[in-house]
Amino acid sequence: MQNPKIAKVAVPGPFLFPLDYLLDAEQDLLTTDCATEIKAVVGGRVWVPFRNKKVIGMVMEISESADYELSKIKPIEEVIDIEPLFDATQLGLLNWASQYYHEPIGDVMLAALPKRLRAGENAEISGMQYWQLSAEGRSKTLEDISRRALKQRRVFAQFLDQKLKSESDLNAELENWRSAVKTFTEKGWLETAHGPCLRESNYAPAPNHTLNDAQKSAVDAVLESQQIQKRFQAFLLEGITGSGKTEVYLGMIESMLKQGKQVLVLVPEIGLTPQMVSRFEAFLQTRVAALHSNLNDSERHCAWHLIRTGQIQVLLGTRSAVFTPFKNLGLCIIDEEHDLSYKQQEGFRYSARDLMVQRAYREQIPVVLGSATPSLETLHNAKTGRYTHLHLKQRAGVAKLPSLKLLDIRGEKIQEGVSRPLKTAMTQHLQAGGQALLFLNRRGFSPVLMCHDCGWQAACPSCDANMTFHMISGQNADGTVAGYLQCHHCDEQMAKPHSCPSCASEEFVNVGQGTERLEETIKEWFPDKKVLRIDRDTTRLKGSMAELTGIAQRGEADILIGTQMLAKGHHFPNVTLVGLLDIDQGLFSADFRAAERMAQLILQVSGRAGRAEKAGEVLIQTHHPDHPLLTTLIQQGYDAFATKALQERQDALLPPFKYQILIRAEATHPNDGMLFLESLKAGLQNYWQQWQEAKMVEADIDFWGPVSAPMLRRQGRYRYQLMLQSLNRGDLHRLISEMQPHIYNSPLSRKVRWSIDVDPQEMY
DNA sequence: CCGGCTCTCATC
DNA sequence: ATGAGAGCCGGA
Repeated sequence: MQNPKIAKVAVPGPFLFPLDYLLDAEQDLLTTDCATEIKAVVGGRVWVPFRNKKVIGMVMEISESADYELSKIKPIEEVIDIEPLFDATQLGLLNWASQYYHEPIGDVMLAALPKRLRAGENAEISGMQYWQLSAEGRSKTLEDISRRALKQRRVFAQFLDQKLKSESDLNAELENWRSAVKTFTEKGWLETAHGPCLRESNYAPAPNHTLNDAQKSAVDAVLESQQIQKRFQAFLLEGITGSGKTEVYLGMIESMLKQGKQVLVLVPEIGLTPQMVSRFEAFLQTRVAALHSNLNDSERHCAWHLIRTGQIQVLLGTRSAVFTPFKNLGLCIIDEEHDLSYKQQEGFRYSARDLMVQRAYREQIPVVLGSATPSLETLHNAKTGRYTHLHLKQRAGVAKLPSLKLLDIRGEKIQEGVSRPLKTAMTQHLQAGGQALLFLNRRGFSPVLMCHDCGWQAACPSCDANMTFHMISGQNADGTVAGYLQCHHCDEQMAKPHSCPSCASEEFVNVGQGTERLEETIKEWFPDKKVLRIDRDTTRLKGSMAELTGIAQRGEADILIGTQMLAKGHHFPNVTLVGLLDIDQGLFSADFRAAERMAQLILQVSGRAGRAEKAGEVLIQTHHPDHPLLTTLIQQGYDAFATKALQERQDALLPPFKYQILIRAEATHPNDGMLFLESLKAGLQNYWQQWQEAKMVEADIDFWGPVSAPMLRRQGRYRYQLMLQSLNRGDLHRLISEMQPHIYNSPLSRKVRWSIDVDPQEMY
């Protein structure tokens, strides 16, 4: 008998390599008369027996030789895909990701598939569920609905165009539409219908656009590389806010479409994808597929399928879209490449940005990384010539750049976080008819609730952190603020204690400012102005973010107060003053990336101002007006700041000049994580020692720690970390690869939750 | 003396 | 991961 064929199948579980399964040659012989023998294909899914149950797996390879005892190898149970879902290049990327991030191959495979395909559903999808007007519904008008049923009227109005509506269509236009849709369905005005994935769609009219010279030469640079050389090249497109990066993307995409190629565009997770899709569709006059968190499973499946089969040419998606298989991919674009949401922070901790560059390299196509404030890693790649650096230095159209100024608040009597000069500036700008935006990256009323008599502070029972005091609006029982306590690290909530648990005093003070308190203060100061607070608490409901930013953009609010979420993406053309209240944490943090983040945030928030013809003013309150990084940023701009910050990184031998891998461990027992990491460190060092002796080389790997995480206890778990750092990425990976199987076998590893974080971005 | 419960271990 | 099997205490 000839050698049986072995399928190498990636299955979920702690396996760094695929497992062996028989391709079932026997059955092949028995059923030769059956012309349509179903064979597993490389890149397709199969059901395989695993222990005593059936699990899903991905065939990574078909081989003549087994890596496992032949008698123990079981046959594949059922073939799901007759055609591959992933081609060799894409499988290569998944394999690379598994090895680079030290993540089990089966888990990488699962992360690369939409949920429904993970569950074994057919890759082909004929369509999805929609709602539409029934015959009866078509005879109705808005007048047939009670004047008082506002929500019902608004929902019904959406259907008057007679078109099919999917869940995300309705999500994009309405909030809390489900109950109204249910009512209409029960009444028989609406009916559910099964419609195709690809619907005809009418786009907004194409904008009458012309690219300016800078934009045009950026487009040309990328297109030339693609047309002439047809190979991989990475570009950093650095363009200040308002310089028209999106037009540059669209210019490139337009040309790719003419060549019949597809384009993958990654965007951060900020809920702006639907708006961006409409903008892309209007410009390109073609359908654009989207993959983001607001879609349900069948909508995702549809988008995935349309891209894979080449029915749609452009995909706009968040992090996980980087894995989508394309029929004919020609260009990759990453917008806001410095954004942290590209790094998955749990489980399979990949960077979609880095994977995208790797993907483009493997596909031999260009990749464009766009940002107004590029990450130091990317800038370093540009400075060393690995990436081609393209600049957009001017705001497109008539928009002017805002002026940035530092406000020295040392010794300044600060009323509720806002200095006198800032208050004066607010008054002036409001009088001149502009809007003011105050940025404070701390939600809630106050970050600390303290006993006035003994100094006791309300702490979270499960974390090493204070509970944030949140106000209950409108209630003011006895002059004190009514509210509750909430931990921002584990979301645990509790009532404000009636009296101090330590000294029984009933008097508490709120220490520090959050956005709620700031809102109170500002309302008192400017009683005739409309104040709008935009943070996670005021935008909890679906659609409310769009509603609030709409109010702000239409000029129906005078003063905007916001956290981080206000800093990204939204344009407020009438905002002429931006005040940043508290950015000093960024200057002296234990995290070496804090200054970089602070600079990116300052410029992002500044970018909200003066986008129309009005020039904006940006005032930054600080206790450290002489801090070299801060003054460089303000006086000379981001590039000068970045050069300086990169120099500091080089002097301190930190990324991007050294490579890091962080091993985390956490457990409910206070010391288990520490013990685990200590024994792991001993093993790693021992192995490293032997390796150096055997190879007669001196290689450098630094071991930092193990130390407790910046916040030792979080959600009741004690957390520790061990940092490995090296000038040589290969050495670092080799060391981890060799040790990883031992970690799985270590008895301590079962008591702790551990993870390997390659190129860690955040310490927390 | 048996069931239950932690600990251990392999999974192709 | 995760569920099955091995090794150790209470019920009457």
